[in-house]
Amino acid sequence: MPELPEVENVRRSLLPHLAGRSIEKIVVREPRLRWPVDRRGLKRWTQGARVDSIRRRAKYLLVDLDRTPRQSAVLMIHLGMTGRVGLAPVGKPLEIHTHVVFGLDNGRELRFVDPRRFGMVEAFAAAGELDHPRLAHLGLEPLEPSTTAAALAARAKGRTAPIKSFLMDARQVVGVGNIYACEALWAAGIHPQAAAGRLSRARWERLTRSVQELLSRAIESGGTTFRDYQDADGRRGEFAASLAVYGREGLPCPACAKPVRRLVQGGRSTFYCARCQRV
DNA sequence: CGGGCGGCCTGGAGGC
DNA sequence: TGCCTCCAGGCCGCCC
Repeated sequence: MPELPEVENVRRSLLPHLAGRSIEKIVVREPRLRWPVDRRGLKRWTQGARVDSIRRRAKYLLVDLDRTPRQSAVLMIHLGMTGRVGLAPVGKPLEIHTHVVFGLDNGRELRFVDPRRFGMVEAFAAAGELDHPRLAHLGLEPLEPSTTAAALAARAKGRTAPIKSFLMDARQVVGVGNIYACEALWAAGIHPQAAAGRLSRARWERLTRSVQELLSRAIESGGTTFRDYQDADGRRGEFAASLAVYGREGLPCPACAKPVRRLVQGGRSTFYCARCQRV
């Protein structure tokens, strides 16, 4: 569900609630998430720790925990498709599908809610981050200045897979999910089935710019909310109103008015304009 | 090895 | 009203 702009908005909204707070208590109500929650590990690395900062890598939230004088740690959270985090005073009734609760030192608690349980919650020693199996293989951050058209083209060299699959492949470039992959390709005028390894230099330039502008605008709009997504303050994103093709099968392309088409790639719906987007 | 697909889950929408 | 099918923003791991 949440792609880079949504996770970034969760990060920003969560930070003021957690910065400087200590985690006092951990309750795992449902350990059966995308990966089973390791209760002991979670408790070991987070209990008594103080939150220093929150980073985002791909679609993962990385909460930096200071455990001075002990080894510092990282609390990693992934929202999957339907995951949410929220803050509430201790004692406020728990929402259904609340799987993990972190009690803080200010009478409030951080709650992880995820109906479909595709998300994950895990903690580990900060020193182990680079080798973490979920993080080690991740590709380029699209909004990093070093992520240029040339860098992406180099990774796509020789690939016959469709460009849409390439954009959604986290080993190549992270944070781009189904919505923003469709939208970026539309903005760049590239057909989703075009072979990733056969795009011209000019098209890589346009696509890279489209991805970066799109993600930046989506972040500024608070992300895209269809149903579940909200930030840590319960705010929904407004970017759905700006989508050109995603979820708009049969509706007119905003650029040329030809009906938006849908196809299936890798089991996921792809929305595109057959006139504006060429192989 | 790259590429494609099934599966993990719940719940909402729509058809009958 | 209920029951059924399809679909959903992610990602891993299996298969060829």
